[in-house]
Amino acid sequence: MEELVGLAKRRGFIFQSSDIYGGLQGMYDYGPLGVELKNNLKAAWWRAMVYNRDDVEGLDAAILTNPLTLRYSGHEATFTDPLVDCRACKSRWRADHLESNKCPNCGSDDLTEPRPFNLMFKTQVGPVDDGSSFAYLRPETAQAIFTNFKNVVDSTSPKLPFGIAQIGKAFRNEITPRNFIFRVREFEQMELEFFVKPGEDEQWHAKWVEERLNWWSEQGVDRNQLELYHVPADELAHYSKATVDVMYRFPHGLEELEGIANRTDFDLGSHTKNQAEYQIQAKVEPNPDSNAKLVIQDLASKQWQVPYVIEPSAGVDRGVLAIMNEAYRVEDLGDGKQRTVMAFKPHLAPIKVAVLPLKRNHEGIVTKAREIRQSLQKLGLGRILYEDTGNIGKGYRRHDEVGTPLCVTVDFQTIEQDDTVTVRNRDTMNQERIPVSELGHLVQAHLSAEHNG
RNA sequence: GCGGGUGUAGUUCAAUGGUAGAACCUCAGCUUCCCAAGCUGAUGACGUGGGUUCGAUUCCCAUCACCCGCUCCA
Repeated sequence: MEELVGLAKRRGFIFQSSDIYGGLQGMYDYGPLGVELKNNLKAAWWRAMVYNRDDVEGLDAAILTNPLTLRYSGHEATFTDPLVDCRACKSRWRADHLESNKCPNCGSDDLTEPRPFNLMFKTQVGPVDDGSSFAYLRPETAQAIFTNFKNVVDSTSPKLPFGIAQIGKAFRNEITPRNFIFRVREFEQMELEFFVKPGEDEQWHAKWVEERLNWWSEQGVDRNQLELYHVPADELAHYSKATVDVMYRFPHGLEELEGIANRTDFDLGSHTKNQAEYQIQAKVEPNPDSNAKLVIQDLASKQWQVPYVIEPSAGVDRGVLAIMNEAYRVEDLGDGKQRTVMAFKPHLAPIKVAVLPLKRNHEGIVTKAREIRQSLQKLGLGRILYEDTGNIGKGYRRHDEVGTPLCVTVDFQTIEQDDTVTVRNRDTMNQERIPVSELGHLVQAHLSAEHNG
């Protein structure tokens, strides 16, 4: 982990947030390469979830959330005050109200550890901070999908099963942010809420677990480093009937990368009006505040029903960490030499191609190299970089370390003889001499064909 | 939040109660330069605040951040 953190900082992937003022616990910033990697990962998810399917729509909702949303979602109840349970008399107390380690009711000192409190960030809405109007920063992106359910249904007329996908920031006041970008207080989620007919939920749940495992493999995460964890009943979140976690062997241990939950009809059932009119299975609080029916009509039976929902919910930052960890390797090249390589799948690589002039101070070579960079950039494949640091070998090593799949070198032969360049492959270290006229095709093929998740 | 540990250039190390050295990295220049080459030169650090002291990077206190354990989840 330390090597990864060092490389992330040195090469501009990830920095401590507010670094020059001593940092801010649980916050990290993505640097020039990190933002490319993260954007590429999110784009890959969006392609898989939205573009490559015809049953999912996208959404990008506000982060600040009406407290009612988080009351009916159950978050206000489970994400606030510190709670301590007395094992002796089963009473429950606010930890900050206890004056000693003893239960005020029975005097026993057999108390549980305090449970998390104030996990939700709060801020005032409007310029006057008199407490009259506040909002939460969403603790998960999911809720806005539920509160937009009717909007999306009315505007796109989907039939079950269908999904709504969203990528965005979420915020939790974690007690202990830890392990680099693994557990942080401001993080990004990629969530799909997939709505299905009641009764079909379990098979869809199993199907999504499989889909998500495959997707992570396509991003370059070794299947052997992934494990499924079926969350036991007594550990399930308040909304879940069943949850399967995709666990990844992070540097600090086997931990959750993504959770795939069967949220039943809890969420739509909690947020819908006229709850009594529907056969809601989950235990929901009465909701006199909602002004929308979050239901869909079954075409066969003409019945209006609250769909069940399967939720694959992945952590973007955790994904970045997993992918960096998977890609990281130090290779021994013999004679005591070694190189560090980030073997990203090309579609995730922050820089797609580096163009290097063999001599940085030769006008003809430099001009040609810049021209080639520009023409490759226009292919729209991602970031193409002109690189003239040090000598050619240094350039290669540097780009190995940031995972650039291809380096193109312009030399005297290019400008004086046959207009060919050397293309050097990150993984094989092989070099191939090809005409500049064929460069675009070759680059395009290498970056898309077998690799594009 | 509790308990334990750590904090000197980007990195790895060093030294010191009297205003910090090196290597690698980085940057600039030279070299017809294809896998971290060579030569010349340059930038760059005592986490922050307070106390003790003539003087603090060094001693003390606080704070911030990071690491390990409890805990937690995307």
